[in-house]
Amino acid sequence: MLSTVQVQSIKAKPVQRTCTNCNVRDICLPADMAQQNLPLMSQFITRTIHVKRGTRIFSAGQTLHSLYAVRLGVFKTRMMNEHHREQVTGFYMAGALIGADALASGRHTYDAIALEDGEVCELSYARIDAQTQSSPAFQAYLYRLMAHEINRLHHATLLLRDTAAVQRVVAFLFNLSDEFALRGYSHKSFLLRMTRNEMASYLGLSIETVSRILSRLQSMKLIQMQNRLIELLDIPELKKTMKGDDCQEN
Amino acid sequence: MLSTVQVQSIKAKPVQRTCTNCNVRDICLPADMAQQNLPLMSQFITRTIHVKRGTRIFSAGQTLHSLYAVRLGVFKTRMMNEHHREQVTGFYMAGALIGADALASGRHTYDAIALEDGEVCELSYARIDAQTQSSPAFQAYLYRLMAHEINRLHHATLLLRDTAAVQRVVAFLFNLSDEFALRGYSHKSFLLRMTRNEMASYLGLSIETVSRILSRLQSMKLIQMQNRLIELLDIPELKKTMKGDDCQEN
DNA sequence: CGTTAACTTGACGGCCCTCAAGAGAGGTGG
DNA sequence: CCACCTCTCTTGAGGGCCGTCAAGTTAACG
Repeated sequence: MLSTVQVQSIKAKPVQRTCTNCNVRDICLPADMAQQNLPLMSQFITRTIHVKRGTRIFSAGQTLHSLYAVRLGVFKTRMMNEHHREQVTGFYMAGALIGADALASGRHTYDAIALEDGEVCELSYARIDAQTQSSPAFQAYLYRLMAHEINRLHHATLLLRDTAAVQRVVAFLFNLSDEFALRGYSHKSFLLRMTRNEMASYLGLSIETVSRILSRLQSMKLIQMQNRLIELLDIPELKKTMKGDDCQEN
Repeated sequence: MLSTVQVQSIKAKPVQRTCTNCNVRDICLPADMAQQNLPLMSQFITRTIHVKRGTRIFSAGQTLHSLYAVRLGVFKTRMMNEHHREQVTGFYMAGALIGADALASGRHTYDAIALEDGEVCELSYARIDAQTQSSPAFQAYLYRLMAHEINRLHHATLLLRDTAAVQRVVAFLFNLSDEFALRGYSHKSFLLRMTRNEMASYLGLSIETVSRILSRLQSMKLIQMQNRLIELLDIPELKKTMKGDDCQEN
């Protein structure tokens, strides 16, 4: 399947790490902070945890012990609905914060699962709770990441509320494209880390619909697709599709 | 329309107010904090603002000056989609925090509008930014409210992703019911503050579908309806409806 | 090479959206 | 007080998008 499952014998070994020597710090931390407060930040990083593909960082219902900043890999969050079917509520790449919802009740409300082998930085809640006042920079960091999550969710609900299936899929591809670009990867050609099922679940569509739409986009020469490798061929036309030139909203 | 538009001559007058004598503080503030840190909290409240029905607290694109805690009334947040149609992304009652999304970029991403005459407490961003380290209680308060918003949005996306129209409407009624109960009002009988249009927009449905569903629920004796006054008649049966006994999800 | 999971493609039907028109409520002016 | 206007809401008819069901194809891996 994914070719990343290989020399994975040296895993699950916690590594003491600081933000200073972290290669994703420019994404993870706001620019002004990355330069000034790296040592300060690092005291909140309990450790770096290796997470194997398919395993959980935390589960719904667990009491909050830590927040997690993604260092490497892609993660999904999910909830189960009444029919015990998985509902994917988000995908998270390097620099994202996972688990902040639990700051309300003290319990996590969803599962966080690695889509591929990855690493997360553990931000101890005890330290956050006890020491934030000594580090305004860290507060700002947390506020910013939480606000970012609120933004993402607002836009997600907007997408789910009033756009046709094609528009959702294309918007999703552009979202991924932006995320990759932000991290220095190509924005025109990238590898999907999630299954069609997870993608469909996130978009509120059936897997067949997603598959059909991707096929159609390919036959229209708007994208090129080989399994999970996606290439955006005609970005202007794709953007027109996303805007919904045929005006079929609610 | 709403009979609340009347003796509205003494409005828009900022009132110096403290949390200590606020009658919604038990909803607004976490319990442990309400007892200990009221004086501390109050220093962040710049003023209380009266907001007239239909007017905005802030608009999308505006730079962030303050966050707002709802003191009285009901507010909606909305964004405009590509076709310049309103998309309602949330309803907020007393104790809710509005505007936290702007902590990410420094700009508001949606409009916040009063559905009826109300009051909000202005939390100056300048003071938040400069002084939070001196007040861990206030930090906890903000984290909690933001986390609460994240939770709400997660559940909103879940609802939009995989539930039929009836289930969305009923879930919405129960949400309102819970909110009213939390504030000491009847959970079985309450007045909708939003138009059918706003409700439909929030639920990702057309206004006709919402209207039809409410009519059907009434003809099934599950609810009683007179204009915007809703009474939940058969709560157990409604809950069964919401759970989706006919198994029609994505 | 066999098994399993992931993905694609087709046929069909139902939910819900669109279009359209009418009913009800609230406000205003004569 | 009633006519009139406007906004909101309801109800009906028809059609299209997308979900379900089903079967076949491809990829991954031992």
